[in-house]
Amino acid sequence: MRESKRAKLVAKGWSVGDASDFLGLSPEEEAYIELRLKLADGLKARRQAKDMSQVGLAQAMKSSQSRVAKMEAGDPSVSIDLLVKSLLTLGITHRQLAAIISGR
Amino acid sequence: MRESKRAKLVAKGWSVGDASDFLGLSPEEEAYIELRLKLADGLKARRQAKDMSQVGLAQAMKSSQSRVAKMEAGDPSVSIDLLVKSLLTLGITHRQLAAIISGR
DNA sequence: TGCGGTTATGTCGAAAATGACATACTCTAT
DNA sequence: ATAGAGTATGTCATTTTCGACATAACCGCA
Repeated sequence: MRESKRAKLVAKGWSVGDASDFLGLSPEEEAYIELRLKLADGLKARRQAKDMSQVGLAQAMKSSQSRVAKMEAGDPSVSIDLLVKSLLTLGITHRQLAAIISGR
Repeated sequence: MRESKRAKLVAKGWSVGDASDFLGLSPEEEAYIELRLKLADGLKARRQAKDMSQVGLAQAMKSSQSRVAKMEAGDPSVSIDLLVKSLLTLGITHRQLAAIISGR
């Protein structure tokens, strides 16, 4: 992960754990945040590939446009649960989900 | 998924959505629940492979034994978020996580 | 048999995530 | 330059998930 991107994340509201100083994340913390980014990016890509608006996706999964925006932005207030549900709503398979997670 | 297993899930507290009658889950619902099962099973397998008790894992991730038990049981009260965090605590890589998700 | 280590289940107050709403921003086309 | 569609951001009341605790059940083994 590039340092600039990480800094942006922290600035956006990510608070690092106790045992980590400024921008020093533990391996698990980093893996967790990276995973969320992958899912967020995968979601945005897949939605756009389907020519769907955030409003459209929000309706399909009974959420709201603002939630979808936050999902795709990697906002700390959205859970992996919701990201996965979104992807499943878009018709993704387990195999495709795995590809999003392992790929970069 | 075997019907007996699905029935067990529903009995354990899974409530199917509105548009589905008795044991008739939508594709997304089914994929979502199956995913959780894969993660739950993967977690249990990996913890046991490390000769770790539920108490040990709970301490490692600052949770509680009862939560770990629920995670591995696929209890509806645990999120995919927590399952993933557990796996990451056990030192799993993104690639290995992907394998758990796509494999069966 | 009863004991230790382990896992399962139920409950609860606290904390986090949710949908909804309001509103601001960014384009593109006219 | 204005309109309109799409996207971003902040807030809030409700719902969901959380760790913690109590307690029961399971399982070798002395």
